[in-house]
This record gives sequence, structure tokens and C-alpha cells, in this order.
Amino acid sequence: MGKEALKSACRALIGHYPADKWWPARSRFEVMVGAVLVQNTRWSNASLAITRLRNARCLNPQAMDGCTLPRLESLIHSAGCQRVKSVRLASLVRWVISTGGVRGVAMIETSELRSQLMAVNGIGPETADVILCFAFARPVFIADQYARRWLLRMGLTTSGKMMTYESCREHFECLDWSGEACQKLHAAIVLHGQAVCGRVPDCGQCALKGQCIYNKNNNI
DNA sequence: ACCCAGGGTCATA
DNA sequence: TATGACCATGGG
Repeated sequence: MGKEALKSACRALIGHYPADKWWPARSRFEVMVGAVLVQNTRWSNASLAITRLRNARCLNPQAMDGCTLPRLESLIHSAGCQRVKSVRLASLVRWVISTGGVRGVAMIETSELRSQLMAVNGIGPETADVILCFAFARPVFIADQYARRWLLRMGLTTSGKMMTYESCREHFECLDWSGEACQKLHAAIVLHGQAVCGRVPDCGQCALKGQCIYNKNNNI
């Protein structure tokens, strides 16, 4: 599949799944917190935890830093893996504060910011890219499971090798879109992935109907 | 009662 | 370097 074909497929997908302000958050810090809480978890569960944090006035770096670990655990309980995620949030907040707060973080250049995020305990490639894209509007592609399935279903098999996060990301480097465009693309990929109900594509159930690009070369 | 979701880390081989 | 166990909730 050529670059132009990929671009046009992406534009088509966004056209079918237009999502303006798809990531619901009132601040950049809230996006960062949400990115950790939603790891391997449905958004509905992560969202409940965010609401509890907000009601407890802990949805800012200073307040969260003053939170004890047990209290953090109970506040984010609904997101699951609370013992793991409370430690991750604490690590994240520590880094944010030591970097000069959210304003300080925002001044760091993208590739440097990515490696600093990845150095924080609990932040891997995907969470780092989510934060870069949705909290700071940086032009990065989020190569999550939905994106990998999407590529595979369009016929991009990686000759026996497994489709890793990085190998998927490389396919989209040619896009060179704005941060806002990357946000819309990720939203559309996720929405479409959810619409076809996970592993088994069924175009009858998604908005693309018969012309679903998932099924063009569906071999999963 | 099972199954899984908008992952990442750590221990093995 | 590459799988596997583990975390743990709420909804289907």
C-alpha cells in the first residue's frame, strides 16, 4: 500500500468518524492523568476515577503530589490496577513538578519530551504518544492496537514478524500532519475499531457499511 | 460465571 | 529479543 493510498484511507476514515475534541479533558494535566488511568481499561472506568479526583480537588500537580498513596489508590479505584496506577501517577506528578510544572513541560521539544516521558515509571510508548498528541497537540501518530489491526486488515502483513508499536508507527511517519489532524486520525481509528467490535470485522455494524476498508484484504 | 478494555513492567529462556 | 504473568475494576 502506497503512501498516497494510506493518506487517502486515513482521510476517508476521518470523514466517516468525525470527532471534534474526542479526548474529554479540562486541562493538559488532566489528559496526562487520564492517559495513565485508561491503560488497559475502558474509558468509562477511567472517567469515574477522574471525576473522583476532581471532586477531591486533586486534579492538579501540587494537590496530587500532596496525596498519600493509599488515598490516591482509593480515589482512582474504579480505573482498576490501582496499586500500580497510583504509583505511576505519583511518578508522573514528581516529574511534572521537577520540570517546572505543566508550563515547563510544554516548552520541551517533541522528541526530547518523548524520551523524558518514556523515562517516567509507568509511561511506555503509547501513553507517551497520547500525552504528546492530546495534551500538547504535538504531531505524533499513536500506534495502538486499533491502528495495528487496521494496518493488518488492510493487507500490511510484516512478513512473519509481529507488528510492533514502532513498526506500526513507521508506516504513518509519511503523513506529516498537524497535531490536531493526528488527534482526529487517532479518534477515528479508535471509533471505527470499536464500531466493528474488536477482532471480527463486520461492516454491517460500522458506519462504513459495505465499503469498509477493514475488509478490503481481511485475513485475520 | 467468564471475558475484556484507549498498557507497562518485571521475570524468565 | 521475545513471550508470559501480573495488575484489578465495571460492564457485556
